[in-house]
Amino acid sequence: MAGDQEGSPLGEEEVGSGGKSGGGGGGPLKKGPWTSAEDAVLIDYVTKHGEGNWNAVMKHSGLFRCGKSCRLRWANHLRPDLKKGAFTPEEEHRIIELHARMGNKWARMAAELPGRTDNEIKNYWNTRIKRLQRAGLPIYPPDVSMKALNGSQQSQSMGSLTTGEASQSDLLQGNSFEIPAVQFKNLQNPGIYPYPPTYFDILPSGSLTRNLGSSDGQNFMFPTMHPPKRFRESETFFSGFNDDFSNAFPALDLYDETCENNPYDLYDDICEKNPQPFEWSSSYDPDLSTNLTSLGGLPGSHALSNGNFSSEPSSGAMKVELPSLQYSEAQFGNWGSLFPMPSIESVDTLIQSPQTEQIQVDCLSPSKSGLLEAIVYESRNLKRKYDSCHQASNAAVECNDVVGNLPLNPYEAEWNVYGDPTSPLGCKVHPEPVNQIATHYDGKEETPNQMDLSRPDRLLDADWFGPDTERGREQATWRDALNALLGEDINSSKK
DNA sequence: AAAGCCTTCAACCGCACGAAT
DNA sequence: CATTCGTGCGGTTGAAGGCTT
Repeated sequence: MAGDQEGSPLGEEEVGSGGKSGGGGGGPLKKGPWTSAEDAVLIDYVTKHGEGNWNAVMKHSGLFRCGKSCRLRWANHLRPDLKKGAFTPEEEHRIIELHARMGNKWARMAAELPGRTDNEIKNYWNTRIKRLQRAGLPIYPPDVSMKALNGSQQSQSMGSLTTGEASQSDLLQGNSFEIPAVQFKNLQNPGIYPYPPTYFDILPSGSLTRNLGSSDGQNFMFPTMHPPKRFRESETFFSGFNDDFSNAFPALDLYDETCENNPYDLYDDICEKNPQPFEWSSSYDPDLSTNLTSLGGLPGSHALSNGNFSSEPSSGAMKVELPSLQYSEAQFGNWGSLFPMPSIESVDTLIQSPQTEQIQVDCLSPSKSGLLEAIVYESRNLKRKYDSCHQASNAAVECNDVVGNLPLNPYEAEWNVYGDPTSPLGCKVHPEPVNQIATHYDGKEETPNQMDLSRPDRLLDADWFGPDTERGREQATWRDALNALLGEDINSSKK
């Protein structure tokens, strides 16, 4: 059968003007969609000769397709072990997990999804990304973030890796996580958002608005966003995450009736009912160690600190592969809230080239040492003070004594320069010029925003900025006072 | 009903890498 | 050691079909 068709597949409906793969045999190579006749020829050939040596297919089968084309056709469509049809919710969940771990490693992901091809996964992901992007939804659901977090913490504490899992460094280098903490911006309509009031209450009233309002119309998430169309995906997306999601956002339960337990339906609903975009942003979180991550942020992720995830391979240059960031909603939120939103096309540039401005979120993420917990604890105390003050007066000015009397405020100077913090406490979003390079004592150069802010010891290390610089001195002061406060030497916690 | 827009997905392209020569 | 070849990977493109107006 296939033999009969040798030569014919090329047939009448010829050919593109030849790829560069240069046509061996005789005659131009056919391009474009495969015909069933061509498929039959290829199947017959592979059945007889097996896979591989794809360039020989053309010679021996009469198929005027280059080897690459044959391989692709076989691998993506003709292989007998291929699974056809749409991804199941389980597969979708798996893809999301895998992408969180691997980034755009489609082939590796395909290897873990039997019957699925890299092309299929890639297309699925890109489609999905576009959808989520349009809707301003996080690329990774919270539970995936949590899983990754748990995995990384576990691997860290155990000093070993879960079998088959990317190492922590892989995760970091792969820029796997880009989910900024979530916060809806529109405080005027809190009821419409699924987030618990606590996520809003923690901000001094008006401070967010103030900050966002200063961004010349770019403070909203989707300056150019059209009302999102329905998410077809929402029917399956998150299907496996509802529990986690609800845990993260208990108030979602209130909306379950209308959203049928699908938070993405809720988002959709929100978008349709209230076209005002919401915002992703990092916010001060009194329960930093839990809520932050449950909101999708990841400790150790620079996404928290930068709205970016600066890959920092320990040595050598590395191609910055930020699948998540390439499409990161952070651009709509964290960045978009304070700065002109970068175009999607420019994100790569944004990542790879020094930025003139960048948000730095001084959220210290749960760390490996106990130091951070101590800081968080202190922050909570301070936050309580602030809250009581704020509730009493609702006037930020009157809280100044609380804020101003913080035992230490390493960024006070910066806030003086850049404006009011969005929070009186530890987690503040503020722009900071990062185009200057700080040289660490070990000679490594990093911009301040590239510092691993998940390591308070590093954050507080005056040497990062040089002992003679203003910030270095500030940090030295901060460090010393923290030492006193915590009764331990921060540096002693460093390895 | 038709035109325009959008989404999906198959296929192509360029590049990288390892093996063979 | 340099070159060629085969293969794999990831990004991009364009056609087809669906959807909206």
